[in-house]
Amino acid sequence: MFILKWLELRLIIFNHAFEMYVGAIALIFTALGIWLALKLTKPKVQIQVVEQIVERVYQEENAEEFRVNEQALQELGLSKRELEVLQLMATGLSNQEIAAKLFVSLNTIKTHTSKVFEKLDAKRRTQAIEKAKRLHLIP
Amino acid sequence: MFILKWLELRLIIFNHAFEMYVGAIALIFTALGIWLALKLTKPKVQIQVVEQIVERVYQEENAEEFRVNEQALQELGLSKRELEVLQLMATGLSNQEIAAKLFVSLNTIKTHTSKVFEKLDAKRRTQAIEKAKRLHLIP
DNA sequence: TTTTCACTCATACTTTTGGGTGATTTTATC
DNA sequence: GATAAAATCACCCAAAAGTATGAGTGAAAA
Repeated sequence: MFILKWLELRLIIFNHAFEMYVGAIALIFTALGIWLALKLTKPKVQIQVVEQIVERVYQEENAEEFRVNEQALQELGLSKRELEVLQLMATGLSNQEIAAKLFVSLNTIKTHTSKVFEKLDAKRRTQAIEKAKRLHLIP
Repeated sequence: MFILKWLELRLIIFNHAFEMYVGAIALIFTALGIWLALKLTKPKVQIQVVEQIVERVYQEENAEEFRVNEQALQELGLSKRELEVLQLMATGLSNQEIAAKLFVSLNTIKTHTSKVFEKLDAKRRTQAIEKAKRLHLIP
């Protein structure tokens, strides 16, 4: 049966030799057309701007020098001493440790912190630190 | 002469009818191939990357999405909940407020904070926050 | 000269934070 | 199903933080 079918196919090809020829031509030239199109078209150049953030390693953050926001400082009316206490507070020191560092009494530091909280509208030191960082009063 | 030439051309066409036919087929299918190729292939795009260094102003710092330092997190053995408490702590919330926010008791938050301090080797919340920022555990 | 203000300090009191300990329940993992 | 880690909660105690109030001093501004 397979052979018979094969012979039948051969017969069809033979009887339709012209159509087969034209078909082959059509196929070949379609392929040629496709090839031509792919080869000869210019690639469309598309400029794509890629914002590339400069690689920043953790440690480099500190390399970037810090400038206090003088304006915010003025507006809040924070004194030099108060800012100093605020900065030390942000480093994680206790009131006692700050007092020792600045050679003043614990009560003095408490007064300063109280004023800082008042001016920054904060209830706690952690909140004060957070707000101060936002306002770029401390690094 | 023009008419004679024209008659001559007609004769050529007539005598070579088969070749003309095949040529026409070839032309048509070449065009088809070209059309197919152009229509069905993605436009070739040549991407030209233009590096643009992004200037960073104060406010933009927050725009830069923050990635936690997973490695440090692992090394310290901070749990998910502990990190969560740490983050809220850094926003300036009190233990009571954190407890309310997470729908747990104050005592639970205290245990979490204690563990955080232990793992971060901190004595106070302010110190813990400072260290966590350094290690890029919190923004 | 007076006034203002930053800085200092103190006392008394309340609230929050943090340490220590122990226990139960969930959740994930083998 | 056993085990371990995480999460939950409680109680007690001490330390630190924060509030309120008052007051003294010195320097600069009005």
